Amino acid sequence: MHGATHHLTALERAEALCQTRGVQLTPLRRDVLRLVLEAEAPIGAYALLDQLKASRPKAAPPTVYRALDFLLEQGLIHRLERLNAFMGCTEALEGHDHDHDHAHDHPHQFLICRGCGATREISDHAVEAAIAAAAARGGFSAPRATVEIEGLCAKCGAAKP
Amino acid sequence: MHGATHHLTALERAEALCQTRGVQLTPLRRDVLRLVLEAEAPIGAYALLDQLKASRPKAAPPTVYRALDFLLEQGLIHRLERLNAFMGCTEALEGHDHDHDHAHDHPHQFLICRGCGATREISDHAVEAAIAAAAARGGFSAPRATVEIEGLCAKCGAAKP
DNA sequence: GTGGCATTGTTATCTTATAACACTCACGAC
DNA sequence: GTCGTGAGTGTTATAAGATAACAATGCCAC
Ligand SMILES: [Zn+2]
Ligand SMILES: [Zn+2]
Ligand SMILES: [Zn+2]
Ligand SMILES: [Zn+2]
Repeated sequence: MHGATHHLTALERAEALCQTRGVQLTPLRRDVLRLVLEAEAPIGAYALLDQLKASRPKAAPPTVYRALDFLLEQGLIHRLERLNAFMGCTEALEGHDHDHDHAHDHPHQFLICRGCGATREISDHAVEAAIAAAAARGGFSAPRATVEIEGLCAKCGAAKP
Repeated sequence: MHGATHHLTALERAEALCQTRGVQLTPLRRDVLRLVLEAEAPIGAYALLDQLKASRPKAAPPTVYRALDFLLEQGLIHRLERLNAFMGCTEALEGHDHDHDHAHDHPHQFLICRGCGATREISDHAVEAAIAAAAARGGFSAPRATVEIEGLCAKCGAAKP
């Protein structure tokens, strides 16, 4: 299936990124990242832990949370606040030839389908600009925004109405 | 102090809104709403519970969560996903003469200061429009967005840089 | 080798949220 | 009257998400 090469590529990208930055994508962190990428939708820490235990019986909550913290710091994954779940960063791992330093913390938004749970990361400049303007108007500086848009994806929207 | 009349007014608005809708703002729900409004920043469910116990020793987690669920459904409060906390809805309770039906679920965004925790609700049409456009471009319909903008408020931005 | 430093293991605990069931009370049907 | 019925609340227990604290390992520099 195409997912395999897709994930391999993403993991290789992650590896390269970490080497460039002089940080270690250890086997544990790599495994957690792989599990996040293999999930079809954002996945919670304890679901990850369950799966991780298959190959690492010693895993405990701190095991997975520390790996997730690392991946978040490196911008390899994002956290979905509404879902208490995590997903891979499209920008960092499916690279559209962007500046890699940028991937550390780039403006992004999520489209979450309330029908099937499918979630997509986007990076909409108009949204980002409007938010920056609104923050400035409110006297806020150095804004970083959590934007999670919940609706029906094309597939679910066509099936239901 | 002016806070007292401010809160009284907000509670009276809530009362009127509930009567119009044929739902009950019971003493318990009213107490929880009052505590949310009295807090200077978004407040968590268990902090509310602690304060609620002062007047209602029998209160337990479901007590406060059920009241919060009601207040959320009626649009009298909002939930801040990043903080796991709640605050009063400026639009519904400090009424700018908007349509009251609108208050049930209106577009809104939050400005959260990472310095002092002060949080402000805004309703920025440009942000809302940009989000609606981005969602449509992604094939998503009926979008409702969680927008939480974290930065430094004017006070904290002036003190630190 | 010894002293840091990063990583992982291990145990315990904390915070946030919900499930499940019992009880009361108000209201209308009969 | 009394018998549902339903909304609201009380009560107990548990699920789900996250972190604190300390020990053990492995690696590299000196
Ligand atoms: Zn991303
Ligand atoms: Zn869908
Ligand atoms: Zn509001
Ligand atoms: Zn501030």
